[in-house]
Order: sequence, then structure tokens, then C-alpha cells
Amino acid sequence: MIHSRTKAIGQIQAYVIKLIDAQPFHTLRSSKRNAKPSSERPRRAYPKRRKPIPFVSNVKEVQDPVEALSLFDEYHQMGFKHDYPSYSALLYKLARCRNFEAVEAILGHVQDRNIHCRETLFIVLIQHYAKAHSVEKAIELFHQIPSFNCVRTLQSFNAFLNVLIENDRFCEANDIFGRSYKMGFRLNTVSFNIMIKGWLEKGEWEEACKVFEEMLEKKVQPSVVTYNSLIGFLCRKGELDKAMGLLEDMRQKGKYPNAVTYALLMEGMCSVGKHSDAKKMMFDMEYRGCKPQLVNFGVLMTDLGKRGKIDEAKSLLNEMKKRRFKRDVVTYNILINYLSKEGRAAEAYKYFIEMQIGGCVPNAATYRIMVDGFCRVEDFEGALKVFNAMLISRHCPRLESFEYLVMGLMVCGKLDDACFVLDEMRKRDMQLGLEGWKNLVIKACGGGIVAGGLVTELISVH
DNA sequence: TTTTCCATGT
Repeated sequence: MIHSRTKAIGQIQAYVIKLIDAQPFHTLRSSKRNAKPSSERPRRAYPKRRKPIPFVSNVKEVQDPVEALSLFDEYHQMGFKHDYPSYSALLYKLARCRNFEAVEAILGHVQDRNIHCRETLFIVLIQHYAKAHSVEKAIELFHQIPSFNCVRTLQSFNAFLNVLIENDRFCEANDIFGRSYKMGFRLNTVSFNIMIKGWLEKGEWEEACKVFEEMLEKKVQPSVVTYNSLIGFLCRKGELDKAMGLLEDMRQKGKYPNAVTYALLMEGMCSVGKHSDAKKMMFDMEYRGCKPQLVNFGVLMTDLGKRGKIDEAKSLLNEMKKRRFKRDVVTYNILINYLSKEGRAAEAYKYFIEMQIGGCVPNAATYRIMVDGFCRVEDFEGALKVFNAMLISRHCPRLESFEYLVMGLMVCGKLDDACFVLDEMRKRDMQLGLEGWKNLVIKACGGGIVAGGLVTELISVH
């Protein structure tokens, strides 16, 4: 026992020292994403081939944005003339990795060389900026579109309007909505839908209705989406009767409710405790010619999970199989999540395997739920198993799960595994905080406070 | 890849 503790302290100490030696602590967090020098990077196979791989399909394979850029350069040096498909493929890649500095540099080239761009490129970039919380950049780019010799249509206007609404810039959105005509845009259903959504997000039912009226006055046809926004709002408020009234209204106007409409109503029913009515609606919709979709099953399954009726949720999943519905990640995530929360990680893992056998690829959320689920029941071997699969599919657990996993493995005496996890964390620029290290050493030493001091000392020396 | 939706939550 004493021996293993000494060993543990030794290993942790060695690990901390290795870290400090390798790099100053403060730079660890901000170190560039493991960018290898270009000489170490594996060479692409294109130059030797008789028929070179087109740049576009080549760049799509690349993970690292820096590598994508150098590939772009290599092709250029080989005499390849980059045109719009090249530039857009590169820009999509860079934007997805949030390398906006490079995006701007490349956009500069595009402008200089007068490359003719499609509007969708700008729409995608604006959305990526917004997702990365660079709303200012998104706004700037929207205004710059004409300077790229690209015609700005209602599509980018609507995309931009939506970005403003989704990022708490309601006033600016309302402002350009009002000035749209002067800006040369004729608003369509989508524009009105976005504005209605904006008002509803603020909880302004009356104002949303005013926009709805305005829409009718201007002879812009409301769509299912318009009704869904309004119905969804009422359902969330628990005003089911009003929501059903709107359903009737849309039917009278010859508009067909879709699966989302029914899903919203079913959710509303569940939230006021009318669980069986929600279930009935699944049959009703089918009777009326609207085939249930995954969303509808999802609503019911979530409701069952929330009420702790997990076995019923399981049979619903079976029913889907019987009815030949292709079950997706979300469906499985719902079930796996509730099983995990109930401490039934082993069972959740069965579904985690089942989904993959059925050809359904787990996403970041699935892995996280699974890792956390195993940690919750202190099955750290199970967690490690999922953790490995997670790394292979290039996903990453939450920092808390990482810490918990390291700690758990330590306590089980699986020191090599704990160090492996720590190493993988470091590769992803994820660091245990001072508290984390302290807890780790304290755990390793069996609860001694002295050990905590050791870490503080080790770090403060630096 | 211009708007509505079941779960997570970087």
C-alpha cells in the first residue's frame, strides 16, 4: 500500500516536472494547436500521380487549417491556377476551424484577383462569424459583399437579419427590417418569419401578431413555419387552446401542418400533463396524412425520460424499429442520457453499441453523455473505453469529465491510464487548474494536506 | 448552408 502511494507521488511529480520542463506553464494553454513544422507533416500524394488529385477534394480531407493553407500554396507553386471552387473550399475549411485571420487574408486575395464569388459563400461566412460570437465581423462582411463584385440578394439579407436576431441585436434587426425597401429588398415570407421569431423570443406576443398582420396586409403568404413559430410560443406558455385554435386557422386557410407543428403541440400537451393526448396526436396526424417523423418520437421519448419511465422509452425505441423508422443520433442520445442519469451506464452502453451496429454515428454529445454516465457510477474502466473511442473519432470530453476520469483512475490505482488521459488533455490544450492538481496529488497520497503544498510549491517555483 | 424542431452544450 505504502509502496504504491510512493509510486503514485513519484509518477505525478515526474509528470508535473515533465510539463514544466517542456513548456512554461502560462504558455501551455495558449500554445498553437500542435502545429507541426511543415517538414514533419505527411506529404500529400498528389505530385507523383499522373492525374493529380484536384485541390478541392484534397483540401476537404485535411483536418488542420494551417495544412490546408500550405496545400493551397503548394498547388499554386506547382502552377495550378486557383479559381472560385478552390477559394471557397479553402474558406469553408478555415471558417469551420474558426481561423478567421486566415479567412480575412484569403478574402483579401479574392478581392485583389477579382475572383467572382457566389453569394452563398458570404452567407456561410457570416453564419460562422456569428457562431463564433463575432457579430461585428458578420455585420462588416454583410456590408462588404458588394465590394466583392457580388450581388447581394434577399437571401443574404435574411441570413443577416437572422444573425442579428439570434445574437441579441434586436434593435438593429428591427431597424434594417424597416429600411429594407430603401436598401432595395422586397421582404418575403422568410424575412417576416425571422422578425416574428425575434418578437416571440422577447416574449412580445402582441408585437409578433402585429408583424403577422402586416404580412397579411402586404399579401406575403404566411407559411407553415410562420404558424409553427406562433404555435410553439403558445405551447411553451401552456396556452394549448389558443394553439389549437391556430391549428384550425391554418387548416382553414389551406395550409398543411407538418411534423414540426404536431411535435410542438405534443410538447405542449406533455408540459401540461396531457401525456396520453400527446400520444394520441401521433395517430391523429398520421390519420390526417402527415407521417410522424423522428421529432415526434423524440418528444414522446423525452417526456417518458423526464417522468422516469425509461422502460417505456425503451419500448418506444423498439416500436420505431418495428415501424421501420431509421433511428438517429438524437433518438439514441435521449435514451442514453436518461439511462446514464439513472445510473444505468451499462445498459446505456448497450445502446451506444447498438446504434453503431445500426450505422448511426455517435456525436460529441453521445460520447460526453456516455463518459459522464460511466463516471457517475464510478466505472472508470468503462469511461476510459468510451474515452478512447472518443479520441479516435476526434471528439473531446468536457474538462470536468477529464478531471473526474483522471481522479477516478488514480484512485483505482490505474496510474498509467491516468497519465495517458493527462497526456491526451495536454495535447488538446486542456489543463487541470491548480485546484485540480492539488486534488490529484492529495488523492494520490491518500489525503495528505502536505501533498497539496507540494504542487503549489512546484507551480510557484516557476 | 435564408426561417420553425426532439438532446447536448463546445
